[in-house]
Order: sequence, then C-alpha cells, then structure tokens
Amino acid sequence: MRMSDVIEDFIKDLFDEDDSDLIEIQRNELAQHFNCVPSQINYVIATRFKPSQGYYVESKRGGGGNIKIKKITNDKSDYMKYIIKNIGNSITTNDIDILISDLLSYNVISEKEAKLLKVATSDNVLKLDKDVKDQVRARIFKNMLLNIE
Amino acid sequence: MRMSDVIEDFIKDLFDEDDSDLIEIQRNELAQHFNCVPSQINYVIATRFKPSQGYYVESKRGGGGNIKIKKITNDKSDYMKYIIKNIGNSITTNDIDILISDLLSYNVISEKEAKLLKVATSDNVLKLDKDVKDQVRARIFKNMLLNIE
DNA sequence: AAATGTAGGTCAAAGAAAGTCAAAGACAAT
DNA sequence: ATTGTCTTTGACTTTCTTTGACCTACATTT
Repeated sequence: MRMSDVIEDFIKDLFDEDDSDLIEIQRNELAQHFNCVPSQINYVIATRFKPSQGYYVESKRGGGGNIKIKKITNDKSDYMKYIIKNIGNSITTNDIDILISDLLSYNVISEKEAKLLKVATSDNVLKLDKDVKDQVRARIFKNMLLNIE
Repeated sequence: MRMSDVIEDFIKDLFDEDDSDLIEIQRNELAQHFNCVPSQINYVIATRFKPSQGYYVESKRGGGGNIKIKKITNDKSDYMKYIIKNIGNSITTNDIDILISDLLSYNVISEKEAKLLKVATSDNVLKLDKDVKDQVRARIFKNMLLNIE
C-alpha cells in the first residue's frame, strides 16, 4: 500500500478517534512517525483533503506551529448538498474516489450506489480525452447524486 | 500455445485460487513473470476480459499502481448476462429505455438502479457528439450492469 | 531590535506504474 | 499468392508518488 494512502487513513482515523470535525497535526512529527519527508504530508493534504473533498485546512508556522484540518459538515443531507454544489464542471477519478468514500462513511449513499457511481465515472469506461472526460465525469457524477434517494 | 492464451489462463486461475471474484495484478510484475512486454498484458485484458465476456477492469498508475479485474457475479440472471454480452459498442437512449424496462419487469434490477442507469447514460448528461456519445453510453451501461447485484 | 531556532510551504525533478498506438509478425482462409 | 485477422513488440505518453533543496513565517532569546 502506498505511503500516501496510509497517511490519509491515519489522518481520517484521527477524526473518528476524537469524534470531532476538527483535528490538529504537526507536520514534522507526523513525517517522522511515518519515516517520510515532511513535504509528503503536504502532498497527502493537497490530494486528499481538498475543499472540493469536504475539508478545510489552515496552518501555522514557527514554534508551536501546526496544521488544522476541518471537516465541512457532519449532517448527511447537507453534506450531499455541499458536494453537489461544489463539484465544478470538471473532476478527476481521484477526487471522486475520495468523495465517494466520504459519502459512504457518512452513510449518505449505500455500497451499491457507491459502486455504480464509481463505475459510471471511471477512466476505463469513459475512455475520452482528458479534458472532455473530466467534464463528462462531473456531469455524470452530479446527476447521479441528484438522483440518489 | 499462444503467450496471450497462457496469460489469460494464468489470470483466470487467480480467481479460483483466491476463490474470489476480484483479483489484482501488477502489470510489470506479470510481464516479467511471462517474459513479455508489459503492453501484452493490456492486450490480453483488452481481448479476453471485456465486459461482454463478463469482466470489469479498473487500474491505477503511478507508485503502487495496479490492475483490478472483477468477474461477473455468478448469481446474475441469465437475462442480465444475455444483455451484457449482446450490447454492441454503441447504443441509443431509446434502446436503453427498452432494456431498462425489460430488466425492471423481470425484477432483475431495482427502481433505484434503473434511475441511476438512466441518468448516467442520458443525452443531457453525456453531451457528446452522437457517435462517440452512443459508444460511451454503451460502455457505461454495460459496465454498470456488470456491477449491479 | 536583531539574531536564532522552529515550523510549515513550494516546487520541480526523479521514480514508479500503467496506457496507447502503430508497426511488424504469424497464420488461417480464400 | 493475397487478404484479413489476431498477436507480439517497443517506443512514447500519461498519471501518480516520493524526495529534497530552498523559502517563508512565527516564536524566543539576547
């Protein structure tokens, strides 16, 4: 398993542990814990905890510095609304994967629905040029979400 | 015996070994094992593990990348199998409507699933030129059906 | 205020996999 | 012999991850 995935899971577990929607980490400490370079933490945050994925991040440098990650919401249907509203006219499979796993963990969608969402928006299935593919994907995803439940 | 056939058998054996309907391979590793170029693995997958043959494929590039192949579940109705096998590489919304209502009336899919199938394959959502649209639609439809149940 | 130390941020290069496509080869059917 | 189809091969591309050098901001000491 990729280091980045491991770190992603670790951070997500923090939310559960604290049962909170705001967690705080220290970049260097975390990097040391996983024996990776500190900037890898930035990579994980940049790719897995984007606003479009329902997270808000702020940080502080210098002594006692830290990184705070906030989950946008805990409310089911609000979360769904938030996602639908915030999907632009273009989205990658990676972003979708993360959104789907979030929707799943909030129990907003079922495993079955998750699977269909993933399949219908996958690269292998769409097989189009990158730009148009990401746009078609965004439309399919949004419209499917609108039609769930 | 053709190399491609050997590789095909090897992959199919993996399903039995794991006694699972989902297996995972690494393209380079497999190619090395069979002493062939990596792209031959793509050829085998493209020709032997198509949706019409009951397989769904997804993959990821980059570090830790892999290829996942899913077998159609055994308990799928014959009617479903028949449809998946016989959808060509292109299909219209009209034909899809008919198939969906048939699947519904035979209780092979649920209303929810029908709705998602319809949305994901609709003209409004795909918004592509006719030819490519009908092809993308066929891929989406087939692959979604493969992942129902 | 200046200097020093402590954190986090940025960015680009290198690395790791998989994907694409077309040319060349093999082989069966005509 | 010719044609058409299927297979093999490899050069090139795209995507994603890891790493490290260098930068910026804040805190503490002097």
